Amino acid sequence: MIKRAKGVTISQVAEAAGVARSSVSRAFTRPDMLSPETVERIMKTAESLGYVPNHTARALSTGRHGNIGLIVPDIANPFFPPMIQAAQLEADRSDFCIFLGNTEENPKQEDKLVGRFASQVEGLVLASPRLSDERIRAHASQLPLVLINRDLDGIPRVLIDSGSGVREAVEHLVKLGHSKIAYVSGPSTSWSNKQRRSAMRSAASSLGIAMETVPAVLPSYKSGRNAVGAILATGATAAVAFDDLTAQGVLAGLAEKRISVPSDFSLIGCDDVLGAVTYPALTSVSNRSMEAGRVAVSLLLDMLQSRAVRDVRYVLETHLVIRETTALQPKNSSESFTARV
Amino acid sequence: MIKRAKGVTISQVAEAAGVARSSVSRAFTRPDMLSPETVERIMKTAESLGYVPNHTARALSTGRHGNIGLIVPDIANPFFPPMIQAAQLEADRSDFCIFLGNTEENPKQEDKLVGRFASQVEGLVLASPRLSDERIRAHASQLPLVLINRDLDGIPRVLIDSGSGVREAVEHLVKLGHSKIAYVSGPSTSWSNKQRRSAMRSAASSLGIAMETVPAVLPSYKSGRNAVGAILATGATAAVAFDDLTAQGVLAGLAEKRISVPSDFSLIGCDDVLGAVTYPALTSVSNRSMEAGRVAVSLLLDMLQSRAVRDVRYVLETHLVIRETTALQPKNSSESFTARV
DNA sequence: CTGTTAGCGCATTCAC
DNA sequence: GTGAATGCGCTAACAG
Repeated sequence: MIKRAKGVTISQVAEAAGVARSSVSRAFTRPDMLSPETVERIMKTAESLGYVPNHTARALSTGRHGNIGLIVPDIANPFFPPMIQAAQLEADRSDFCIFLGNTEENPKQEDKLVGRFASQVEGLVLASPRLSDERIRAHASQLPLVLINRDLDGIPRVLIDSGSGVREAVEHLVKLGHSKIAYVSGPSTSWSNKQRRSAMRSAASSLGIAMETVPAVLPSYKSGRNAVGAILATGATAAVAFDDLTAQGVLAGLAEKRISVPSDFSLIGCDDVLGAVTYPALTSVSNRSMEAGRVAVSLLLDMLQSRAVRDVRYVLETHLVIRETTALQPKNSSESFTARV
Repeated sequence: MIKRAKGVTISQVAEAAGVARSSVSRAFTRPDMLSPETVERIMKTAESLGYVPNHTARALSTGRHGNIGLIVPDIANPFFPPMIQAAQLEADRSDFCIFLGNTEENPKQEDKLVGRFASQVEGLVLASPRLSDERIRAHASQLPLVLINRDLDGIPRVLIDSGSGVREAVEHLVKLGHSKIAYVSGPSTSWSNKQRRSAMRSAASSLGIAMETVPAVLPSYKSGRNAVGAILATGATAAVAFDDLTAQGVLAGLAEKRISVPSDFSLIGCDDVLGAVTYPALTSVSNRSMEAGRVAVSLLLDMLQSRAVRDVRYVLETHLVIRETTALQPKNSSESFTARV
């Protein structure tokens, strides 16, 4: 049983220093309003008493607690940690603390977290939210909100334009001779997913090749692995997956079916979070998650300062990073796949 | 410029429902003290007004704000996200929110974060702290603290015993015929590092083989890659790295020097966070980071409830996961390495 | 420059 | 069961 010192209050310091409580308060928040001597005297007695301003009380009276919330769908997805880290760093620069929320890809959980955070943060960053537009707007009307990878008019947002990278991916595949490609999709409520799918569709059609979509439900290794049968059934000779995790699953599923990558089948991921650690090293579309995290927090802090929302739409471009999972299309190989499946 | 509804207060609900403020308060905290009808009436008007209890105000008056802090050295290190996720989940079960802090492996930053969190959390979990024993004890005397991977008497701690797994690793290498092995170490302030190093030392000596330590400073890909020269210089034919990230760097460094794994050199990681995604798939010591996160939070919540600290020391065992980076030692190969270096 | 006063929103004694 | 009053620790007018 350890004795724990109950916090020293502003009143005790005031009495000990022989000044009014407000002076103590000022000494800490607006020293310029006091004479240097009193400030010093107060600070000295404060220190000797071990006084530490109570954050909660201050928050109650000012309405500002110096906290912001960051909500992500899946912290275990390697796409997010760098973003969280960058957000953290940016918040720290302005002495803000970060509440982290993990929704497990579940909109209900997300809604609940937003509600719980609402009364203790000054603003919120929603990364890749799975919430409906309506819910997001509802929350945005309650407190300052910045979105990452969700494009809603009137709500500040930073968007990672994977479209540009996906287009490069399709061009790359076409150059390699592929004429039918598949897109292994992600969560239906994901803005990034829609963006990637439509970028693929338009790139494919403008380049005159066929493209089909195969669902993978969740962005995960397992989903990717499960999708392999459906991918091959389309007769495609190459695929772009919603993200690297899914791609990694597809890679494993293909290996399991003795289809070698890239000689028999070409595969491209998105987000480039696996680096060169898969085998073969995964060709992928770069991500800008760190910048996204940093910019989102910076935008939010701006809003908090100016008490106004400008309709910011910050777009980050991406590019294809070519590694070893893409190669020339083998002639007439698709039939043999379907035979084997 | 969006109009933002200033939070609905308890008074407004009270007025609208025609009751006293205290009744509204009770309806939310002790419904059993009110007649079921009044509770229902209050709840209904509260909902219609969109009333949400103000966390901050409640905290000020009760002294409990339902937040706990979690501080980790590097969120981008894949060892931590699963731990954070588990901690989050456990906290959520008791309606606690989590403040996340990232120290960038920097003790100063860690100290600063603890200070900043202190006044707004009920307790803290310090994961793999890089702080000195003294600083940790100082903080522990200020607020409830639970440690992960740091063994300090009197402070509740959950320890992942990688020693058991490392011993298995050494035995495995000995069985494969290796007679000289290297340990690629991690941060000097890391308890896990000390534990792993001493486990290696004792296992090596009891099995009668030679062992040398090579420093890698930080647990990272780069550190591992830079350490390769020193590793080979020891003449070892196998190495155990502080963690998988470091091991992955070593793997790359070896490939660069045209030393093939596992035929020329055997390598084992720790924490098993890379799964089978490296090539060759990394043999590694399992981690129990999820359990650690869950248990740590659970312990902390217990402390908060009982207002007492028991001297808990919760140990989680680990095991070797054999994959493809370990093989029989090639005879007389160490000389050729040093020649090539 | 500094002291006085009045809340911030809620929980919690007390009475009734 | 329910209402009225008091205080949590601090900041922010308003005086002087």
